[in-house]
Amino acid sequence: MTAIGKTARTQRAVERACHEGAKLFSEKGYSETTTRELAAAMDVTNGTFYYYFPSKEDLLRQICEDALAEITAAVTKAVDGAESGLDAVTQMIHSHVRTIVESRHSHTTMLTELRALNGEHRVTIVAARDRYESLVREILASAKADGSLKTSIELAPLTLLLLNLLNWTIFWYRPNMGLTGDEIADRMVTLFLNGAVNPA
Amino acid sequence: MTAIGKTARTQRAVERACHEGAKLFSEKGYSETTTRELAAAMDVTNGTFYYYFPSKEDLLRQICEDALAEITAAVTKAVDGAESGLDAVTQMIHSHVRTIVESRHSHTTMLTELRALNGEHRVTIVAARDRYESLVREILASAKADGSLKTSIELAPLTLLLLNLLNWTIFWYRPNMGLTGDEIADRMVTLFLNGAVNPA
DNA sequence: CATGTACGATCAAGCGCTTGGTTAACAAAC
DNA sequence: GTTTGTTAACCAAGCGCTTGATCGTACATG
Repeated sequence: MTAIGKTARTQRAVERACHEGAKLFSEKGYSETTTRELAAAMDVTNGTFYYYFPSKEDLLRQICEDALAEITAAVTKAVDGAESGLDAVTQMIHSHVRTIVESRHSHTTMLTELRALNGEHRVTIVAARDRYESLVREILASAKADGSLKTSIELAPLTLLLLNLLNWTIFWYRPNMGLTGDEIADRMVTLFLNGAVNPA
Repeated sequence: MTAIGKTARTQRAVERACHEGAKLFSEKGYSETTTRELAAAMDVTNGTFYYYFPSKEDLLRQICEDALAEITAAVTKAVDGAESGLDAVTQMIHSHVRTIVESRHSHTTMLTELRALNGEHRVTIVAARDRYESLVREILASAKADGSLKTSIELAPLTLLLLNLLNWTIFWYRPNMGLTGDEIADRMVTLFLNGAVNPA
């Protein structure tokens, strides 16, 4: 239990902590970020941070949990209305990329700072992440099953390679680089489905 | 100045520091690794580490520098004997993946802990990394120029997507997972060149 | 309407501990 | 006997987290 979710004010403070925390953690790293910096970004002193969170690590857990819930919900909804296996794959790629670039701080934190979590915290998040990756794998399995995708690349490596293609984006994407998440996703879909070789 | 590269013994100690440092940094993170842990892995005390390195950050710089020199040399050599643009792309993918999985600790460190470097150190490494990415871009540019690769994906995004596909591997590859670097690279080549769609 | 009070929220200060880095003295090695 | 290598002990700074006191506001009481 993350303490004291009573008043609306408290809820706003917790949200603010998650927002500023994700920003700092993704830019500087979890352990390079001090609770005093974090508190300063929230316009309070560091004692106040501990009024809302039992520990710095608990804030990290909260950020990771929220990020995984967000992307799981987004992709689940996106493939829900898909008309074919190939359509589902396309929708998944768009939904995944749109989510991680629009909430890039929290997703960068979740993807790169997970190892700072210990014990129960870590187990919980790793389990949620495994569940999300299973979702991706099942979408690819369906597309293979209906004959859309070739069988020459086995399911497990294919899933890993797709996640490679999608996730490394967090390291170079910037909001003002002149390419939206959907424009990036378009190119990923073309590449993932048809490859880069000139068909002519 | 990295001190005293005089004797063979000194050189061995420096190599040991790089080896153990890359292992610890890639597994626990740079700032979660203490100089005492590092020294213990070298079977000395932390004072001795400072006999060989002026600072902890300097060890990180050394590891990153070596990793970039290694992969740049490997890929340069691999594409040197290529007979076509397509062949060069294939050789590059194999060479890149083989290098990062065989020296995964140092390459993971270089790819994920770079932000811990400050000032001059950082500038130097970022420049070397940019040079390597230019090399990859030029290999793709040649393959586009000779008509091997389609033009519908622009050069810059295509380069980024290829690096996505290659680099995220560091997060899941383990030596005993039953898939060698070359086997992974084979699947990447298939996917990158021809895509995952069933041609039938 | 004024006033007492209870409570959520905040702060300044600081505690105990760890960190990167230093140093004086000493041991091997050539 | 000087150079090269190693150590134990140490330091200043910074860390996560705690604490006792205080502020501000909502509201019951007189």
